[in-house]
Amino acid sequence: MALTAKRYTITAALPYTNGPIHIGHLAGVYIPADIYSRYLRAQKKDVAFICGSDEHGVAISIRAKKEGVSPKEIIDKYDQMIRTSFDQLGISFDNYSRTSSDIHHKTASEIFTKMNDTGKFIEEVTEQLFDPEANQYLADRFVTGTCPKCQYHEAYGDQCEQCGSPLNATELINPKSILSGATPVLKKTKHWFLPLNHYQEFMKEWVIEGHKDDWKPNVYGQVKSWIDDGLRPRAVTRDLDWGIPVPVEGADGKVMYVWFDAPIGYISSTKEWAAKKNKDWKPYWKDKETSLVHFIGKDNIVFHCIIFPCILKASGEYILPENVPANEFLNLEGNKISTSKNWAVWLHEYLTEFPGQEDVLRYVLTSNAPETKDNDFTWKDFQARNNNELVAIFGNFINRVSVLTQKYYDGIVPAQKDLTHEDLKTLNKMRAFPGVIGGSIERYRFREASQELMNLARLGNKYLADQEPWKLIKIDPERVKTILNVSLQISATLATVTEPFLPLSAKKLRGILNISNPINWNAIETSKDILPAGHIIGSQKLLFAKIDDSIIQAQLEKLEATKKNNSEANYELPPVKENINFEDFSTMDLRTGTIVEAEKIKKTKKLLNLKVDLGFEIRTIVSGIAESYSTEEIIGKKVTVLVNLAPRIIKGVESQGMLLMTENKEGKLIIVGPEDSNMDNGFEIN
RNA sequence: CGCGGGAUAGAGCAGUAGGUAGCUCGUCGGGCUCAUAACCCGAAGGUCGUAGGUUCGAGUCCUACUCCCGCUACCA
Repeated sequence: MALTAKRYTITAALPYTNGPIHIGHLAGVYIPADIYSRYLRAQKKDVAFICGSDEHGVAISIRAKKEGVSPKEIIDKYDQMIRTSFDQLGISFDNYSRTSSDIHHKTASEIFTKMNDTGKFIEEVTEQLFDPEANQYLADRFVTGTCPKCQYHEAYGDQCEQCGSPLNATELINPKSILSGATPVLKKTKHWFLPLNHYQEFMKEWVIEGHKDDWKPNVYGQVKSWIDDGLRPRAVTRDLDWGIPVPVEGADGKVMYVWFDAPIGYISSTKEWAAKKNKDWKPYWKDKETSLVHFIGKDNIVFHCIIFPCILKASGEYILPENVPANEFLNLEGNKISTSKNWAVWLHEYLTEFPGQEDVLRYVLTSNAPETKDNDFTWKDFQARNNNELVAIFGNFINRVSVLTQKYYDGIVPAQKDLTHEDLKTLNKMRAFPGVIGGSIERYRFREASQELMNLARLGNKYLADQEPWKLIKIDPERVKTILNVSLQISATLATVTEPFLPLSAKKLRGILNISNPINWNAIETSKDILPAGHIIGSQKLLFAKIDDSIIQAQLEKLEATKKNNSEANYELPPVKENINFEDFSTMDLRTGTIVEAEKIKKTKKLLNLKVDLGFEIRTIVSGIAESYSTEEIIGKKVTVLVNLAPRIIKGVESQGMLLMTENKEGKLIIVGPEDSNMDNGFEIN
């Protein structure tokens, strides 16, 4: 596990420029990648820490159309925002590029061309929906229509959100284009495909056999599942006007699929960096002695572990990733983080609301990182970790040492003399920490590493408590010199091992100790005097500040408020439908009923299997309301039932009717039933 | 029976070749007073999701099941 590679290329997933960065992105990708890169630099390794904005793809195109602006305006706005906030948080990219840059277009085109010329693609003509009014092909997401399975009238082309069935856009009844409202027509179009099936054996050897033990279980399991399933060809081009044009003659109006060009962005960004630094970029991607590591979130596993490696392999000469330490997801206060629902802690907002406390966020997100499973971020935990760990253990230890040194020795580091057994034991423990912490980082166990960091501060606190220099100063002042010397060595060690995790605090701590550069990570283990006697330390100040209840309360309120505002802002009443005549209405047979039994249908999110008493019989009705009503609370409710709706089998259960429901602003479904709870069952409603 | 990950003290997590269940926070009790009412010590608290199996012995291996999260959604 030793760091044997000649150089390291570290990539962090390219953030998609249709929204700002939130804590989920940070905990999942950017903070671990930054810690790793900073650690490698502390080890004096040759590191290229690479990232950039991902600016193509259909989502940006949709968003631009919706807001009536050009895609460029969107990407410029978020690219700027993301850059600034990363910088303020101390994410130490060697280069942050963007996929709209010339160098990226050029690089991606070159790779595409080379693969095309050497026969690495297959070409295929398929039929796709085309909008004759907007004069363009439609991605599945651009088409709405009636779901063929549940008749929901606003199903999207890729999936019906009512019944959850995955769909093909061509299956929709009465399809309509989102862009123009026109009815799309089928039209033939040619596309290029990457035949992943040709790489089946290569993937088996490389991952299943080669990385069984050193890749994380979640990553390995996911990849194995894809490979076992059999890899299939995947389209690398699309009919779209936003992206990198396909560099082949006669391919007008076609661009590279975003997943093809995005990972190549790592290479382009490396080139951009190398050009600025007057270096050669090639060894960072082509030399076998380079270790390539991709930091990503779990949704990106397939791209970084299968597709991109196949592209690298196919285009020849490139090295493959050494590891892909993907993290799981972070939730916020028990709910999924969601950009659209505004359920997030946004980095740019945090930075303005918690100035000078950048490292607190870094620490909390590291010590609670979703390394093995999804985790939850809560403001209460944030406060607790700051107040109980950073302030009480780490900051307080530094403050104790600094105050005592100023008070007893005017800030001059005293000499050690006649080390006791306890002194030696403590110093030995201290010297082991850089190795232990480094070992955790090298195994991508950042959470564990952050705890070891705290343990080093604990060691210091315990040493002080055991030695009690404030008592000895009256009896044995000579002995106190040694005690404080040892304590100062621990402080200096902390300044070094803290740097990858809390770079700004490490700098502040170096100020307190008056050392200009971090002490060499590996030298601590063997060096006798890290902070030599006679050295004058800097002025005393607090390393971390307590966070008050009121601040946490304000954040919680803000979260609730923005969530509410957002859901209300997005709410609009649908227009009244066309008139119908009385006969149309009277074909519907609506009856009163009572729910007598309810159970959740297994393996579904929303469905309840209900037994409804209609007076004349008890019917089975499947209803998608499990997210709004629990089985206990719904039993006994009076409901209105459409009883002559044709039966339909849903998830293996025949549903004989439909409950009338409405939905409030928060998205909760509400039963529409008779007001009088004594109303008998089976009576007609008209 | 789609696939993958997870389920261990009130909360968050370790448990790395099967051998007396650990860490942090929180709680309770004590000590100390240099320190941001911080620090140090001690205690309580777990039938390791459920049910079987292999074994002298299973949190750890096998089988079945349950629940949570992803794989699909302007999400890492």
